[in-house]
Amino acid sequence: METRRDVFQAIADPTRRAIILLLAVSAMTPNAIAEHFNSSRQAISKHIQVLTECEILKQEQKGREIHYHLNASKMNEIEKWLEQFKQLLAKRFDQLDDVLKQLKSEKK
Amino acid sequence: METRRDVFQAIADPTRRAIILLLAVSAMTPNAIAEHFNSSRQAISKHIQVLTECEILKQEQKGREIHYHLNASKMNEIEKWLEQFKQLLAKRFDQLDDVLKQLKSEKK
DNA sequence: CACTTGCGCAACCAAATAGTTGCACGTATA
DNA sequence: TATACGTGCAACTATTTGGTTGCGCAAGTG
Repeated sequence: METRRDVFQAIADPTRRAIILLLAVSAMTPNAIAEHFNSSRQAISKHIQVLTECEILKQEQKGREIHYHLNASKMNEIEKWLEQFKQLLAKRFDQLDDVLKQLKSEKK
Repeated sequence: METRRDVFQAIADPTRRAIILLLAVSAMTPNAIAEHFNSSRQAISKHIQVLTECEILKQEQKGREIHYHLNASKMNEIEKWLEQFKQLLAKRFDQLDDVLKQLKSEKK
């Protein structure tokens, strides 16, 4: 539970993905979040902890309540990787394009 | 090892993400893939198995070799979720916008 | 036909994960 | 001040993970 976490591991769990979507709409207290799920308060609390550890969530103490809100910028890491993936893929098709062009010119 | 897998779990592991990027460039045999890592052939083989289970990879038998290649469309699921996330976020800002507008008009 | 090569698969293992229960400790409220 | 809330945190458990070793088997090669 205290290993090096990253965003990818964070979103691996469906409950955590749901929490992220929930907090994308508005900040919430742990109890408020937990109400949206069937799991116990503590189970949700653990997920929140995981998300906080990898800085997807930030706390804000308000009296005895703690409001968790999203650090949306962290999600860029996922997008960045996805972009990298798409670039490689595109490059592959470019190369395929080259090959096809070459075949065509050889045909002449 | 045989639970219901999804793309998000698949990309949670850094080695698997690397394999995906590798195969984005070109299809490969398990041995060829393994050569790019320090892990053993079997360890990589397991990762390949995971990726195949959630249909990110597809096999193609060629003689005694098996070529694994990407089913790039599976990656859309990630993008789809990310899109959903961004939409919720945008909506939130729209609402914030509304609030600001309202404040402005009340000021008048 | 022996022999090597490429691979999957089963059995094991240590570590991590998701969840549970129970408690501690400030912050509000009667 | 006594009590009820909101929450974190520690301990314990079952399950899953990522990895290792070793085997088997089909496809090629001498």
